[in-house]
Amino acid sequence: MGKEKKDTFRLVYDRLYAHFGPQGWWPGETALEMVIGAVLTQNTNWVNVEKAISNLKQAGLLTFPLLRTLSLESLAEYIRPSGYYNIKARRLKNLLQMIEERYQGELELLFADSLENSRTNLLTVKGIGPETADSILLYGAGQPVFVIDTYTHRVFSRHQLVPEESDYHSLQEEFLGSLPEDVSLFSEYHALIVAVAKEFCKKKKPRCKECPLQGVEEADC
DNA sequence: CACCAGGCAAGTA
DNA sequence: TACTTGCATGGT
Repeated sequence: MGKEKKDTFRLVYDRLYAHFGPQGWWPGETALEMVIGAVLTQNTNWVNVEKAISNLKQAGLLTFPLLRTLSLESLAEYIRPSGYYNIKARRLKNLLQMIEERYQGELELLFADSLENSRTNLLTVKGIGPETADSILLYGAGQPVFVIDTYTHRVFSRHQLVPEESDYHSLQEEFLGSLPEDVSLFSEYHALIVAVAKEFCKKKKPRCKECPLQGVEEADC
């Protein structure tokens, strides 16, 4: 890993931060809301996730024990606006069950566990894949992991900063090898990649001319 | 109208 | 192993 690549990954961050500013993902919410949001936002617009969480909040159901006693069907109805509500209700139940069994139903115990253990335990849950697990670890537990998503792959491969065929793990290794271990940096960076992808690096109609990453590594998107 | 959104698991060959 | 498909509401 050359010094130049490190500089490039840092340059991309600086450009994005200068253009978009801090994104403040998952600010000032409870740990439980953060974890629920991580599951509900799978392939889903955040606005719809907020509606689903709002439904649970207004019903006074945003506590661990209440969610555990809630029936699968009832939970599905509350989270309906977030889409895929049947499968996501099951996924939330699976996650709550793992936390019950391995962490006495205490999210803070999950967050306090080692990165190795907590990541492994999250990934054993059916419905929690690498992105959801890493989101919970970074934004919930404050662990220095870099969250990869489809946007990360699209933006960085289009700019030829990573190979097109890179998978989740290899992309994550690139970021971890190119940046200092800093939770705030990782948190903002991931959110900034989402921001630039949504505005300038769309799948159908990219706006490369106006993109703040224009000229990085001699490649347009 | 078509397309997309802060994925993941199961099915197929 | 390497693709493909199902899951589903709501915004642009």
